Amino acid sequence: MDEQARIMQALGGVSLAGHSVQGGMALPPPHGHDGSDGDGRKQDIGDILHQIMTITDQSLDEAQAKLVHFFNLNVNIVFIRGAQEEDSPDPQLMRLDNMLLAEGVSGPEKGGGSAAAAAAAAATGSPTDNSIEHSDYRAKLSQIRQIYHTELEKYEQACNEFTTHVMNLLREQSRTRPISPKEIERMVSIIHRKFSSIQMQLKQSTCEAVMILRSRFLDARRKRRNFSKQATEILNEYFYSHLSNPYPSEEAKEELAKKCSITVSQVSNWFGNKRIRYKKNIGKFQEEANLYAAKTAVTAAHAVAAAVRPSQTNSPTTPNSGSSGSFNLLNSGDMFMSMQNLNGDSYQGAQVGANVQSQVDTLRHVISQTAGYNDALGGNPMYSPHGLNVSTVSVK
DNA sequence: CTACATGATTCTTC
DNA sequence: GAAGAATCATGTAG
Repeated sequence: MDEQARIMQALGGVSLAGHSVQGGMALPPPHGHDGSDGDGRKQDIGDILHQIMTITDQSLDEAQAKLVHFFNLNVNIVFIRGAQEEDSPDPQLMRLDNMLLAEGVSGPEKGGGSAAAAAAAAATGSPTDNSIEHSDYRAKLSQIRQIYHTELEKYEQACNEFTTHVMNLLREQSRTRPISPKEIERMVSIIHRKFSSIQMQLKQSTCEAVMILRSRFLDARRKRRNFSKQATEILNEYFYSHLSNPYPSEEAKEELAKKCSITVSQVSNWFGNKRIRYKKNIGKFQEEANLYAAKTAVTAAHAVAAAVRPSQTNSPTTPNSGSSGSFNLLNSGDMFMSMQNLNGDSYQGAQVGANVQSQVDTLRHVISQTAGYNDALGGNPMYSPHGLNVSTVSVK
């Protein structure tokens, strides 16, 4: 504090105007700022930070201009405020450094920060394949990175120039009054401390910007989009045609994901949600179930008919077709029962079997609707899959 | 603006 | 580790 007062006196009139860091560098009146500056500064920083945060919606130029302004302001303010700020604790600086490194902002170029993006995506569990959004994210991150490095470099340069400037001044003054080398040294160290504190603010702001960018781009929850109608239809078709065992295998999930242009984990989510919501309120889904059951029943009939005939074509509505029959439901006893009951003939080909199995559920549902087999839990195949006899049904 | 739908996340249980 | 359950946060229809 004392030191700062002295340096301010010693440097009276010194400014960085003319350096690469320009504008706003002229020192305001030295007094009357101690109390108010904290708030005012916060306000300013808050404002500008907010503007920085909107970087995603802005051009690089605008964003950079704002960053530059922001950091200029900090240079100015830090000198005004003096040394009242305690020296920043090293751990904090280390934390910031580590974070910037991890985010790919500082340190070696990481191919546009893809590693950080991927890590972030993994951390939030969000899919890593929305390449469009991620490339957008990388672009923004690299903007931040660029601005950060530009400013960092500027500060280092400004710090050196400023130090030289001060030393020259002191040397000049040493003609009129005695100035010990130790005093000069102390001044220099104060200047360096000030500049490191500015750097820290730069790092902090960059961290915040990255965090916000991250949350904006990678927090899947925020980015929730309803699936396309087509995708929902495909998923529903599968769900309702496998009501007795709506647990698609990994292969089935992959296939569904491919068909719906979503990720496997999204398929898992969808089925998780669907199962629980269906179970919670079967009545509400009855209509939907009917719809899809009827829909798939037609396909089922066709497929079965086709399967009985020598010419074989897989139903397009059975994602497991052709996947060597590895579905879970192959293990379900009721399915085998169903198959045996269903035919009278023998459906033995694995693919045909898979088709028929998935369609049996659909048929069951139709039956349940038309034959009064729909008493909530008790009547739903999902919860009492073993009590159903489909042998009376003709599929043709 | 509100209520409901829906995709995602988190925590718990097995 | 997968599934269930609860919850969050956003999208959307009215």
